[in-house]
Amino acid sequence: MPAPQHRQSRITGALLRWYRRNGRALPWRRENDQYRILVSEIMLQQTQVRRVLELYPRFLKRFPTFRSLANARTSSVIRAWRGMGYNNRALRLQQTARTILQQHDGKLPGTVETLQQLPGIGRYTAHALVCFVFGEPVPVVDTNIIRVLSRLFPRAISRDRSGKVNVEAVWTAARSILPRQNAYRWNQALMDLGATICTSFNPQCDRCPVTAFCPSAFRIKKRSPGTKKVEPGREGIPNRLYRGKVVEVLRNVNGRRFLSFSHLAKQVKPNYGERDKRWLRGILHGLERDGLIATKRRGSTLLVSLPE
DNA sequence: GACCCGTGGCT
DNA sequence: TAGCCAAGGGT
Repeated sequence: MPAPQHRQSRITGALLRWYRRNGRALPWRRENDQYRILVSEIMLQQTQVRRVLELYPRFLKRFPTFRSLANARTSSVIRAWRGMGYNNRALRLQQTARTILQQHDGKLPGTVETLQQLPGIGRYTAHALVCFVFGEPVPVVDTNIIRVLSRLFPRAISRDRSGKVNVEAVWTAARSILPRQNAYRWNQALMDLGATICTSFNPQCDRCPVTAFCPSAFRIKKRSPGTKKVEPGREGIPNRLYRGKVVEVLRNVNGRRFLSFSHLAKQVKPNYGERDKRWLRGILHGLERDGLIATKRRGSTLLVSLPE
């Protein structure tokens, strides 16, 4: 292992060189439009690049600006989000667009603190925007970078008894190693390495540009048993999948028409029965509370649709 | 801090 | 194949 004082610059140099030749050509890179970068960051939250590549252009064509998104019906935004998952993100993205127009003169705030007050923008996304939109040398820590840095710096980044990494230590390490002159490319390079080489399962250490500096190289243990968490659900299917199904069914209802509870129930759960009624009402109540659906009564029947 | 929030590909 | 995993955030 090289001398410690040279190790960091050797690592950054090697990874930046690798990125120059092997970085992925993603449409939101080299993008100047801050709205388009924001949309990409929201879409990429817990969502694989491949899926975003498919749906990103379609969404931008439908909503090309902050204003077009802010002025749109929420139902049309939810429809444009089809296939992305985590539909709450679509609601928060629209709300953020509205807040930016109403309170920030139509422009994205330039500080982590202010960005993080917008709905759907947390610590990671706020830092990502400050770096990727405004070009400032701030670190970024996402699931890829947690994995890469915890493998490169296992002594500085501790783990608890169950093997979970100390995320705060990752932020400190990321801030420490960040090359200020190449912050944008460095952060992108770290994420590309994590996504393509330093993967969670079966990492390709023989193709990694920083194996010589990595104490974990060729020593990644296969993940231990793991405790499968049991999600609340119905007949073994988690409730959130039913939530997604409800929204998907309503997407396919024409215009602003409502669907009756019984029609919806049969499409959401093929073997729907009277015993499921209370449960499904709970699902709908949760969706309405989140703002993902709207309901009204006509006589004794409940009518459901996407929100205005 | 634990739990919840979609979707689909991969091993 | 059943569980893991993916550019996180809100409550």
